[in-house]
This record gives sequence, structure tokens and C-alpha cells, in this order.
Amino acid sequence: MCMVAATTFAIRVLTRTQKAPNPEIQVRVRQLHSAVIYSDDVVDAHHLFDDTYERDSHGFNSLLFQYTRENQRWEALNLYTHIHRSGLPINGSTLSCVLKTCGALSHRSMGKQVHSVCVKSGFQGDVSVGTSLVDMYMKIENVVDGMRVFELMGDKNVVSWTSLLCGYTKNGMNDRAVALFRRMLGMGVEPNAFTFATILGALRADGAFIVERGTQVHGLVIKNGLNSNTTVGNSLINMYFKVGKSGSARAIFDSMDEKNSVTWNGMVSGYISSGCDSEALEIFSQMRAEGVSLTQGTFASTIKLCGNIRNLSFVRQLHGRLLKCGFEFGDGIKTALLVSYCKCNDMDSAVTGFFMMHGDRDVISWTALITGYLQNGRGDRAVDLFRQMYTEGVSPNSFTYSVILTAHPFVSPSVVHAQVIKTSHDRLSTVGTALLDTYFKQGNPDAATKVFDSILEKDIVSWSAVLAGYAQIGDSGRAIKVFIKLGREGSTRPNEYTFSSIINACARPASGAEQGKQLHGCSIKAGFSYALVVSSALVTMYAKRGNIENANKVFQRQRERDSISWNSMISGYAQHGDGKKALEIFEEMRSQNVPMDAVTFIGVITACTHAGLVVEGEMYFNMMVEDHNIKPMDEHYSCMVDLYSRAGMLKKAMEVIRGMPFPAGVTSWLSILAGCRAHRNLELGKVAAERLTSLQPDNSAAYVLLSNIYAALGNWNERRRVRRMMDERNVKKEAGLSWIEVKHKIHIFLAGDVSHPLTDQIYMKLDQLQSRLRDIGYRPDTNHVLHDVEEEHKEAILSQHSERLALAFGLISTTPEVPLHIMKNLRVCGDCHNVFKIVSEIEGRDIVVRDSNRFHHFKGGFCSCGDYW
DNA sequence: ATAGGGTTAG
Repeated sequence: MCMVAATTFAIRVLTRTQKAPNPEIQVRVRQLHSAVIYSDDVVDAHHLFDDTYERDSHGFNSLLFQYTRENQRWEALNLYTHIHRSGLPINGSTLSCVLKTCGALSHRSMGKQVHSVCVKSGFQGDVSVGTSLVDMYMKIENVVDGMRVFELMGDKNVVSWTSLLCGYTKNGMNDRAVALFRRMLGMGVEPNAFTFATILGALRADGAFIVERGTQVHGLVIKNGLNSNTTVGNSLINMYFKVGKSGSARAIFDSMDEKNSVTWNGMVSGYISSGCDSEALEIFSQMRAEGVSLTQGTFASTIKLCGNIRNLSFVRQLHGRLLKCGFEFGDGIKTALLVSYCKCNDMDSAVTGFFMMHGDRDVISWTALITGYLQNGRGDRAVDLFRQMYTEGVSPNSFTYSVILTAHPFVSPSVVHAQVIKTSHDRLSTVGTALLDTYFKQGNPDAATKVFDSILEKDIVSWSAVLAGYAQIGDSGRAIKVFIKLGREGSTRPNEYTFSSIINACARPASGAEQGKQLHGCSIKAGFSYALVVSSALVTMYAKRGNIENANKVFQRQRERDSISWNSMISGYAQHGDGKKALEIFEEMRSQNVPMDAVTFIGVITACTHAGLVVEGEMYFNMMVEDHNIKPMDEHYSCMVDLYSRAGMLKKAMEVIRGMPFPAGVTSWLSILAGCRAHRNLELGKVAAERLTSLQPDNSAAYVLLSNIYAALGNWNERRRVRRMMDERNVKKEAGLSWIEVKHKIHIFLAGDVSHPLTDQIYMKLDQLQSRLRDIGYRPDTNHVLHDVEEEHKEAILSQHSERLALAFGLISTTPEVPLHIMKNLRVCGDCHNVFKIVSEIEGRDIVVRDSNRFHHFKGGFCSCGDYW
């Protein structure tokens, strides 16, 4: 400290602490202060001073008070040691000051020592000393002693209560804080502004009652007449943002008479963290208009804001203003700028800024730049930088590892795994979550599960990630188990992402419909059913489970919608072959100016395909390219190929394939081949089959479809040749598998299956159906039999198809009003399709069949697909 | 000042 500053300081000491400065003391304090500053040994300086002058505790204690105020902690501690050792008189203020310092420095041994001095000197009973002790213990994370001192205090005032309260929140004990607050109110202690600020901060968004509690506390604030207090108002704003009620935060803000920079910053950053970028921008402009001076904090949040809204010119403007204002350009601001440039996809500026940081480049700015490259789709550059950072001697931290693990396919999870084990980051929930997600994406669910189990404190993100992983691989069984375990452990509550993942896992074909409904119920109870990610997942789940009515109900009840909600509903109707409804939803989406993306058009064109709306399909494809500037992807072209193929317009379909900017993939050729099968086009069928077998030699579909064409044309020799080819190349036809859920249990059937306990009854029912069908003139379409056998045998084969066994079982094990839901892993057989139509009429049953391709709703002798499939 | 999980498709 320079001379000028030292003098200023001494003068401040005297003018603040003494009403009528004693000139003698004035001199002493000044000399003492100089001695403290210029001597290497502070204690010696005090002694020197002590020997020369008469002892005067007032001077010392004033100085201690000042040191404490100015956060000169070590000076304060040394001075106290001196006062104590030299036996100078000590008062309550002395003790409070030194206790505060012990807390701030987390000096445990000194804190204990001062506590015993408090007891010996009898000052423990003093309210302010007692309160300081509580505060000190809570700050050194010794909660037990803090509570003990508090309970032993005879006199307590609002500050004592608030100190303990504050201590609880600092130690993460929010439930205790809430309980203490209640107890305090029960004792009739009137909270002050600081109490309210503390309790409002304790209400973290981790419980279901958070909103209620927050609102109750708000009521008390009003009752206590503190609603116009700026500090309390600021806390209320933060609390409301935290619980997701930005409207209430805004109301508080509007009602505040006196706003300070904390208020404004709270609004800007609150809106930003709630994703309300335009509102944040509005507050920012209002702030500028009212001439509120910008603080460093404002700059930090505003820079973040303009990154979030991807407004590059705004970033540049702020950058320029910062340079002009001559603000202290701290690392924080520099990194914030770097992040914003990355978000605006201006990697050149980001890199320039980064390299201008020279010596200031730390792990944070490195990580920010790596993240930037990943966001810009340059995983390769990100990995290069990660290595470079290493060679420059900067060690990655947990953030860096979390980020770099998302750089698939450029990182190998096992390599990074070894590294994080070495650096002891592996059991952190953040790193562990990124790691397990990478293992899942790499197709290694067992490694992912192991990582999940090894995470020490699993937070809700880890739980949701593992559920999402099981959903990706379609393992609804493990997903449900984990979800139940999460509920039992009770340490973290599921959030909207958790529900979206588990619902998604149960949208898979292999899971029961009941589970989906139960999860819907759970999400309502937990209060998340209206969250966008949850309701969209529900729409998809119901649609995939065959319940398109419920899907639509959820969709209609959505409080807010984004492109994904609309896309989900359109795709749902498309899968069910309800082209009309799908197009209605699409037109409604268009009239509401909801932005459309590539997936929207996949849904719409698929809907046209399933409904045979060729002209409409063409129109939407053109609309996508011309009106929405969406570049068609492989998926769009294969949708068009499918549209034409199903309609028998194979020439047109081939034109699409030829016109595609890239070679057609498996999906397109499969559509062609299926079209050739339906429309008996052998020549093109051969070409398609050849392409398919060269693209995917072990895909059985190509062989099966080709042999079907030969079978349909009665060319049994060629058909046998194809079968032999399959055997030679060791290609196995996927076994047909159907299943049905009855009373929460799933029953699975193979063709000709005799393993079910009710086999006898099932086959009896089948025989009975068969004769009734024959009576009304049904003749089996033996074209669908792939084997070269006698006609009679063919009929037998048809009547034992897996979907028919499932149907018979469904009919005998449920009452007539129950609609049957049957699933099949392959496409439903054409003859079975006819049978299902008739059965729906003669048995008076609604039957829904989901095959590998779409849904069929059988009712009163007709199918929703109109036999177009 | 930097981080991890989620919803739509055939």
C-alpha cells in the first residue's frame, strides 16, 4: 500500500470511530497503522508501539473494527492476537470482529480458540457475540456447533435467527432453513429484509412445493411491509425466476419504486436463464433508455444474451463499447465474448480473441473455444485443440472432459475413460453422464451401465441420460427398472427430461401399452405433463402404441407447441395412414406460421404415401424446396420413391433415384422392390434386388421380396434359386413374430407356435374361424405363401401365421368390447389382412395391427388403410 | 467466464 492510501485509511479510522478525536490517539493510530504496513513483522510493530505509548484499548479496537470492515483479514487477526496476548481489555465488539474474520478465512482453530475466550470472559451471553459465534461456526462448515451455540443463547434477536438461517443455506441445508424460518415465525420474531433475502435464496427449484412456499413468503413480505425494500424485491425477482415464474418476477420488478443495478441485472440474467431472450433484450434497452449505468455484471449478462440470440452485430457493438468505456477487461469478460462469438458462428473472431489472450489463456477459455468448435460441427478441430491444450501444459478440468466426450465420432469413450480415471474425474456426475452417453451412442450399453453405477452422487441429469440410453436401444425393461429405482431412492426428483426419456422408452414396440398410460399418469401427478418435451413424447408414445385418439387428445391439450409437437402429430397420423388428418394438422400448422423443418415434410410426404395421394405428395415436396428453402435430404428422396412405388408409378420412382444428388440408399431400393412385388415388375425388381444385395449382403428383405415376385409369377425354379442363394450366403430370413398385450402381460407368437399354455383353445378358435370364413365365401390368397407346396398345405401355413395366432388368443381371452392391439415385427401378410377385415365384422371387434411399416385399424369389415399399403 | 441428459422420421 502506498503512503497516500495509508494516510487516507488512517484518517478514515479516526473520523469514523471517534466523535471527538483525541489528537494523541489520532497520532498513535496513524503511527500504528504505518508500523503495521511497513514492518515485516506485524506483531513486533505492535510491541514497538506498545512500549512507546500508553496502552489505549480504544485505539486498538477501533483499528480492529476498521480492518474487519475493510476485509483486511490477516491484519485483523494479527492485531487481535496482539491485543489478546498483551492482556488489553477486550469487549464484545472485539470478539464479534475477530469471529467474523475467522469465519471469512475459514480459520477453524482460531475460531475455536476465540470461542473459549468468549466463554471465559463471559461475553458468550451477549447477543451479538453469540450471533457472531453462530455465524462463524456456520461459515467454517461446523453446523453442529453452530446449532449448539444458537440453542444455548439466552437472548436471540432477528439477526441471530437470520445468521443460523443463512448458515443453513450456505451449507446446502435448505429444508432445515425452511423449518427454522417457520419456527422463527412461530416464536413471533419479525423477519427483516435480510431474513427475507436469505429465505428466498434458500427456496431452490428442487421440490414440488417450491412455488407455494415462494408465494407464501411473498405474502409475508407484504404483511411485514417490506415489499418496497429494494433488497427484498431483488430476492423475490430471483426466486420467481428460479421457480420458472418469470411473469411474477416481472410484476415485482414493475412495482419496485427504487431499482438498483442488482435489480436490473437480476431481470436481464433471469430472463436469459429462462430462455426469454427477447424480454431480456427489452429490459436491457429500457435500462439504457433510463440511463442506468452499465456495470461489469451487466456487460457479462448482456454479452451472454447476444450470444444466445445469435446476434453477431450486437456482440460486435458491445465489444466495441467495452473497448471505448475502458472497463477493466477481466478474463471473465474476455471469455464471455469468446463464447458469444462462437455461438454466432464467428469462429474467426473467437480464435482471434483467444490468441490475443496470450498468458491469460486458462482451462476455462480453452474449454470455451473447444465447446465453440463442437457447436459449429467441428468435432475434429475440437479434438485437435484438446490435444494442443494438453501439450501447452494446461490440464483439462471436469468441464473440458464433459465437453470433449460429446465429440463423437472423433473420440473413443474408452480412451477418454482411462484419462478421467487417472485424473479422478470419472465418478463425477457431469463427466460420468457424458461418458455413459458416449458409450450408449457407440453401442456399448453395458459399459454405459457400469459408468452410471459408479457415479458417486447421481443427479437427475445422470438418471435421465441412462433412461434415454435405454430408450435409444429400445430396452424398455431396463428403463422401467431404473425409473422405479429412481423413485425409491428419492434423492432426486424426476424432471421433464426424465419423463420424456422414460415415455420415449415405452413408445418402443416391445413394451406394453399400459405402461405408457401409467407413465402419463405419473407425469400428471408430478406436474410435468404439460411440459413441451413431455407432451410431445406422449403424443408420439400414444401414436406408436396404436392409440391415435389419445395422441390427438394430448396434442389438443398442449398449452404451448413448437415445431416438434406439430411434427409428432403429423407423423402419428401418417403412420396410421390417416392422410386427411395429417394434412389438416399440417395446414393448421402452416396457417399459424409455425416454422417447418425437414422432419415436417418427411411426415407430410409419408402421410401422402400411405394415403395414395401422389399429386399432393409432389406438391408438398415442391413446397418444401421452393417456399421453405429446405434442401431435400436422403430421407425426402426415399419418401418420394416410396410415394411413386406404392402407387405403381415405378418409372417416376426411378426418375427420382436418378435425379438424386447422391446414390440411392437401402430405403429407396427397398421401396422400389416392394413396388415391383406389388405390381409384379420382374425386370426392375431384379435390378433393385441386385443393388440391395450389394449394399447390404445380409439383408434378407431383398431375397424375400424377389422370391415373392417369382412366386407370384409362378416361376418356382427361379424362386428356388433365390432361396439357395440365401442359404449359400448364409442369409437368414427374419422370423415373423407377433405379440399382444392382455391384462398387462405380453404374449408372443411365432408362426405355427404351439408353446402357449392355451394352444389348444387358440387352434380351436382358428378352426372355428376358418370354417365360418369359408361359409361366407372367403378363399385364401395363397400368393402370400413363399413355399412351393400343395395348395392345401399353403392354406394351413397361412392360417397359422403369427398374427393370426395372436388374434385368436386375443379373441378368446377378452370380452367383445375390448379392442385388440396386435404388433408384428414384419409387414402383415396380405391374406391375414383380408382375414382380419372379415373377422372385425363377423366378431364385431375393433382390431389394431401395428406392423413394421404402419398401423391398420380394422373395423366393420374395413381397414383404415383402404387396402393401399 | 467454461460442462453432461430430452422430444419429431422411414
